[in-house]
Amino acid sequence: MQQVTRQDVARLAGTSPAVVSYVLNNGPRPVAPSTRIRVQDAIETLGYRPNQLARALRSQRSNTIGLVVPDSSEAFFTELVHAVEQAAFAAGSLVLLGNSRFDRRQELRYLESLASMQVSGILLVRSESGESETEGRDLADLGVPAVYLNHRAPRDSGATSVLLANHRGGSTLTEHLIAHGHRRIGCLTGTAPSGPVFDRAEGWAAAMRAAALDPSFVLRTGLDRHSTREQVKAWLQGPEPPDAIVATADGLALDALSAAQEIGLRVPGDLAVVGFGGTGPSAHSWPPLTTIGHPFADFGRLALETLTSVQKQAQSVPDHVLDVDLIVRRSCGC
Amino acid sequence: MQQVTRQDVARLAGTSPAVVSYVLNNGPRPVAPSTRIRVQDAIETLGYRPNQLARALRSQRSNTIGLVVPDSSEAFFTELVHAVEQAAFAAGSLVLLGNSRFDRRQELRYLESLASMQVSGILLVRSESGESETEGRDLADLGVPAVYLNHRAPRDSGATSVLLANHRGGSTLTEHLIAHGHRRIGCLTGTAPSGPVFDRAEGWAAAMRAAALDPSFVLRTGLDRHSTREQVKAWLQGPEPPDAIVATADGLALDALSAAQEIGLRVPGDLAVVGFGGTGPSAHSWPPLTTIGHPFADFGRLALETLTSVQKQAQSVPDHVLDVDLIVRRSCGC
DNA sequence: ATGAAAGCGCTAACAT
DNA sequence: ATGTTAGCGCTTTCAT
Repeated sequence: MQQVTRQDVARLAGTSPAVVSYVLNNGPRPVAPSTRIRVQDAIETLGYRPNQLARALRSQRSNTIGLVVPDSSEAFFTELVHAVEQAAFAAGSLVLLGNSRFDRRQELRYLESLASMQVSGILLVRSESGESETEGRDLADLGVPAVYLNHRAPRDSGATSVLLANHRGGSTLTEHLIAHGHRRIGCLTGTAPSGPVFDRAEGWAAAMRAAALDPSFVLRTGLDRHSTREQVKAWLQGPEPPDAIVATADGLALDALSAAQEIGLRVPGDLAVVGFGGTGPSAHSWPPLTTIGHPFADFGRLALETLTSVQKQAQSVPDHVLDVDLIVRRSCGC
Repeated sequence: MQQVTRQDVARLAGTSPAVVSYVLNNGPRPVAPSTRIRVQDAIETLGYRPNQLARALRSQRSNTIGLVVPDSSEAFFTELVHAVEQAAFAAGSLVLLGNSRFDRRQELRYLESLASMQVSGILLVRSESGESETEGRDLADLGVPAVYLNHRAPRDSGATSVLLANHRGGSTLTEHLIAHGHRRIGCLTGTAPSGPVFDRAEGWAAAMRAAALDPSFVLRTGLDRHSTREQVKAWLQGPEPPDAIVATADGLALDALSAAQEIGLRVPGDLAVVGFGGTGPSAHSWPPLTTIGHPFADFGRLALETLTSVQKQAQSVPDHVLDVDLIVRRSCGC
């Protein structure tokens, strides 16, 4: 099954290969209407489809961007990926997705693969673990414009990032619970020493301090869901149980919710629980989760715009921080 | 920021560009050990990364396969995508993912994009809706080896598919509930007139008939989660409520679960609920869901192997059906 | 064992 | 308005 080339089209249309290009690209030079029609007919009858590899090789632009995330099956990343895809599609670009599986080596492998596929830019959501090691240099080495997503760019890298207002979100949630009359507001979080989840916890702590409440009332859990639930149960049945929980991610909140229900606690009656993320599952729990929603569509658009600026300008592009908003549902007691 | 080319490496290593290729590809011709080392050093110091576009253009193989699914954020597809990625990665291939969003036009657009990017093969999970329209021809037209996943290939297409034993799974679930003593076993399903979900419902019906139970005790719901729950509630509170529900997908089962709980029913005490899929969320509901698990890893591997056979052999490759297994948890009453 | 050279299918500058 | 031609960076067949 031979590939149909531009030559074949030209032959059938009785013209030169160049003209076929001009028709396909609407330029860079004009084509007589009659010729254009002959060419279009030839394309149609032959079922000609331009070889994008050749096109990209020649023109040095692939109209393809790379997106690397830790795990696109986690709700947050799922939505993020979708948003980027939509924005890219609208801009006529294709997205190549890579899952780093929270593994630095895998991440690097993908970055190199993408770079060698000549993507025109890379969007990277770094995994949160292994923060301060072989930082920054990686993206710069690639020789491809890149933007960090959901994570501050490494200090010395000069790279740009697009972020969400995590700190502000953490405070907002906490203030909402305080307004509900809660005082023993615990923070349920992972163990990351920095990054978005850390910022959320910081936001909680800031709001606690501002209300003269205890900013060290924290439960740090592992990554495994089963042990998380056991830890939460122990906390709730311990000597000083919280009367409200701010979880730094929806998944964590959902785990806390079911853990509480397993030991007979009513939510929000006995315990208020709020999450962070606003992705699908949070709306379908019982009770539905009060949480912080992310403007994913804006995020995707902004990520692409920022990448475009980075591509054009040699000098550094400023970071962007997108605002987040409180989604009030039932689990807070509203 | 100039791209480092094979020329540059050759110059630095004091050899010809061809030799650089021989080193990179371990062939097709031998290279003297000393030369090889000089070349590798040059590659290292220059940070040379072969241009995959040029390589693919020249060698007519891209080592890249396309995967099109309706929505990679749905748990089932998420796992499927992951499995394919793993299998592809193991085989040294890259996966280009496209989400058709259950839209036939979008699906076609992706298929054409992928074909024109010269992928070496395409794996397609068709959306279930709009079954019998412009069938089959699409994949054949592309001139790219392709395999249908999770869906029988259109009758006249001669294309190969890799499937799961959906019918068998539906029966297995139903037989399990019958063994629990249930008789009023309802089937909760979508509206698809064929495809995997339809096969599951058929499996349920077959098991019902085999036990001389009513094989028309079905609730068909829309796609929207809210209305699904309302319909389920109405069913459970109606004149002839089921005492067990076989849902044709985990998501549906989860909705039924929370709908039942909202109206005060205890699961599995008052009502047994079983799902189909065995993806993450089904394990983390309360009670955890008894369901049909899919051998995703095998599925991914088999999909890739099948694609490879299709690539080599001109004649038709037979379909594959993978077995599924019952995952017994709590929601059935076990 | 290695160098030179011919393309892969395309774009875009050079021609007319 | 259109034809001719020189590459993009690579693989691979000719040469030697």
